[in-house]
Amino acid sequence: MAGRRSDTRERIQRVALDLFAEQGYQKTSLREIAEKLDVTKAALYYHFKTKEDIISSLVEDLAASLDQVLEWARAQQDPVAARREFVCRIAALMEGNFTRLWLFIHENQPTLKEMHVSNAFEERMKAVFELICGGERDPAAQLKARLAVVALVLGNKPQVLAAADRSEVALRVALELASPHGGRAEAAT
Amino acid sequence: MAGRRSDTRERIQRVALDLFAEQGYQKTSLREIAEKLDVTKAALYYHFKTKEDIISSLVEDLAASLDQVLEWARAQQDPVAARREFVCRIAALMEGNFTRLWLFIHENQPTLKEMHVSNAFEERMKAVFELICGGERDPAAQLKARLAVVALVLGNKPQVLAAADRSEVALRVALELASPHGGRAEAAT
DNA sequence: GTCTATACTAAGATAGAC
DNA sequence: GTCTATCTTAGTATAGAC
Repeated sequence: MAGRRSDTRERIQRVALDLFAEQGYQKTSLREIAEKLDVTKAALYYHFKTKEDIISSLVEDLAASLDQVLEWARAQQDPVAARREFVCRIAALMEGNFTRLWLFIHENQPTLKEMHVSNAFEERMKAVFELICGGERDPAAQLKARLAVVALVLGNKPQVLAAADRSEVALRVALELASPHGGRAEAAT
Repeated sequence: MAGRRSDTRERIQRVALDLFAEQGYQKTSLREIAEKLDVTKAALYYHFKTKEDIISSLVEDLAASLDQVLEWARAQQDPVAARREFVCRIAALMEGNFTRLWLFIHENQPTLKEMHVSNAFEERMKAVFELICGGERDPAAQLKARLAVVALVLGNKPQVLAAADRSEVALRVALELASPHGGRAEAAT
């Protein structure tokens, strides 16, 4: 088959995310990834120092995209007015190639926790939560900000939302949770 | 040290959950558990057939408790009226010994997915979601039902909610998400 | 019934040849 | 840039002591 090639790194990333999303990070062995690419385990180690490095590289890509949205949000004059659009941009980041990665991150937090890139990503997510709840100190608002992101992640999962327009439904729910008076209908003691 | 004893099974469960919650399921080796209990790996295999069996047994305990709440809910004449109390009872299940287990289940779904007990537990959770959203077919309501449970799980996590009264805050948010008109303030297109 | 000693397979990881 | 060979440790399994 094709001898030495130079796109192996990208191919590893793609195949690895396929397998990780499909059968879990731990259940996926490097041998499996290597076989699917028709190379040996050792070849993987040329491109990535460790197994965790493979997924680290993916998370880094997402973090870079997150930074762009974060940068945009910080440049807005009126943060409160921009909140809604901010949530929409986060939602847009969940569609396309990043969908499975978001879900993977959400469902494998303990795995990521031990990784170098984890702290950097967690920092960004904290910034996201802060922006969504507009820096409110109300604990309920902070919790809702996190739930807004969870809504977007879960909403994009077919097993959770069967509807074809699930991403729109998810966005609607996320926006409700993010709005200053979001879901304050009753039970206010 | 103490020779043959008969509470080893419970001690394994306790220590294992300690370590799993602390450093993740995969990062925790049986050798580690065994050393902490001052026995050999093989001793663990007398009490549990596999590593997964250890956590399966814990999930089964929780499932049994869930069944009680589910049974109570189904016995109610007016399911709609009982919804609020139902959520409170689920919340009560998250305090005490089960707190870490809930969080573990929430954060290690891919790990659990491959386990025998997983299906049984998932079934129960589906029933819980159904009861919370009152069988509504509105996708948004179904998503919110799931988010209500997530609110309870995340709300009990100190890293998420620093407030001392976090379980109350979490319950309040969960009740909002579970209420029929929960969080329907705007953005209804 | 409870546990230890021992061994097997497969995984992640490394060194060095080509 | 990739392979072969090798190492360490993990999960697993069994035989047998007490």
